Amino acid sequence: MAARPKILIIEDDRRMSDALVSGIEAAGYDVNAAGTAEEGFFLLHQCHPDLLLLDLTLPQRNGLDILRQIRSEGTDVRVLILTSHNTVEDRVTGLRTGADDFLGKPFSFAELLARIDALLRRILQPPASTNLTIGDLTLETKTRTAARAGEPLELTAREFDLLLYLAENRDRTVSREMLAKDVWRETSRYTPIDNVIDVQIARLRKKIDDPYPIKLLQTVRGIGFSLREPQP
Amino acid sequence: MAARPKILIIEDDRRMSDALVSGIEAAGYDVNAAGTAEEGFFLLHQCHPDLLLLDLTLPQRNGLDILRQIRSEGTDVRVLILTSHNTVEDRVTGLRTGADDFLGKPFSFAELLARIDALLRRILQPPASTNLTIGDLTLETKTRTAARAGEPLELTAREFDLLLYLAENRDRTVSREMLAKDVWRETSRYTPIDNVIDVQIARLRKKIDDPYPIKLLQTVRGIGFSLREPQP
DNA sequence: ACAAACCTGACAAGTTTCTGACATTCTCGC
DNA sequence: GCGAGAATGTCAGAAACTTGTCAGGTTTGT
Repeated sequence: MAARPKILIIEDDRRMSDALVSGIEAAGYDVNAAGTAEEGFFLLHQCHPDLLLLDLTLPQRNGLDILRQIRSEGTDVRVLILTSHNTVEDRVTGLRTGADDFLGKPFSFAELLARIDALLRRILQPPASTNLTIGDLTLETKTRTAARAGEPLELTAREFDLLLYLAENRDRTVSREMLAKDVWRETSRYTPIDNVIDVQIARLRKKIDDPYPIKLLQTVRGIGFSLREPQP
Repeated sequence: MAARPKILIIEDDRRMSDALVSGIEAAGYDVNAAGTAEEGFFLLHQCHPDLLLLDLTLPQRNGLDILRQIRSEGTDVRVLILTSHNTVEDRVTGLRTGADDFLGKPFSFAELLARIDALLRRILQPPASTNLTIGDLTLETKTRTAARAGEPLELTAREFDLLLYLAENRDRTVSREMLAKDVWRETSRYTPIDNVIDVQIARLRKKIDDPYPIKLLQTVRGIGFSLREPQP
């Protein structure tokens, strides 16, 4: 699916259809148009488009019927409904019938394109692994693993949570209050005596910074801590 | 992802947040809520929700910034923006920044639910995967058989279900709660005393890992278990 | 130099996980 | 339905590990 995504338009108004085709083609898609439900089904099965732009107000057949049939066939093409019937009930019905999005006429062409792009984004780009990077330190939140310079780090649950929070706020300074509230989940905690946070920071440091020359976890005296790449 | 889809809400207005949580929970989703951007990020990476409901008008940080950071990290969670700024420009900007859908306040709750369902529809559907492979371990869902290094494994029904679930979530860490809910199908279960899961994991391990030098089923202390190829 | 802020090693308490033994439930063929 | 054998669940104790606490020591800014 690395090629240009294909879009099929089912719309009976010729003038509207032509405008859509040329506008969407200009945006870099491969566009086909059908003026009737029958032609639409034919093209749907012939071209296997990634997205279907469906006008609900076709003369012969109700657009929702078409949608129902598409879904009952198990075709999982994305469907964006275009229609002048645009009440909350219309939208809910359309979405419940199996549409992925719904745009009422008249619409802004920019918004239509934005919605098309949003629907096709996941097809265009392969899902990247979600991770955070600070210098040569990498976090994989999905597997809850961390590595520095390629070396996997053995972190406990608390240590990973702490590092994650710092990484999300990289280059910012996070206070003890923030850590107490968001990582330790304690509101009543954080009496000045309580230095759990410092101890845990020290333990984290021992694992992620001590064995390496460049220190990423810095303390901001009087404020808190900050995870950042030091500037030379 | 046979489990209930998880939804995270980032919304600072407590009243609105509570209403959303209970309403969406009633619709059968697993809901979490955050009141600040920091908390939101933390939960996002900790729980890996399938959908994020994002209020753009947070006090400290602009919601679009959050969205940008999420996307630049490569996190591919679906995002539905909720906001009272609802012009065409707002919608286009939101969608272009990486949102999947956009709903202006005030909204109809029925429409919100319909849009949530539409966004998550593809996740709910069975993955339809027939064979899974992790290292030299192979599973065939059709025949419910498993083999390691070509050697067929004699697994009981429970053991196969457990292994299948772990395989479907390969490289991810699955918690005991997830296993209790999705493999054992018990909601009331999982009292800390109850260690059926541990015992069953031990039995599975005895069959799939003990006879082989490379261990695939790893325990992530404090979190759960993970089926993955270990890195050298 | 002083006080406040911060770091660190040691320890204890608490928690989590593993394991073997046993109890119960289920699944067959008969 | 009955009983053997397998599958699954329960339990208790041990082992391993994590986390919080505390008592000093060190650093830092004024």
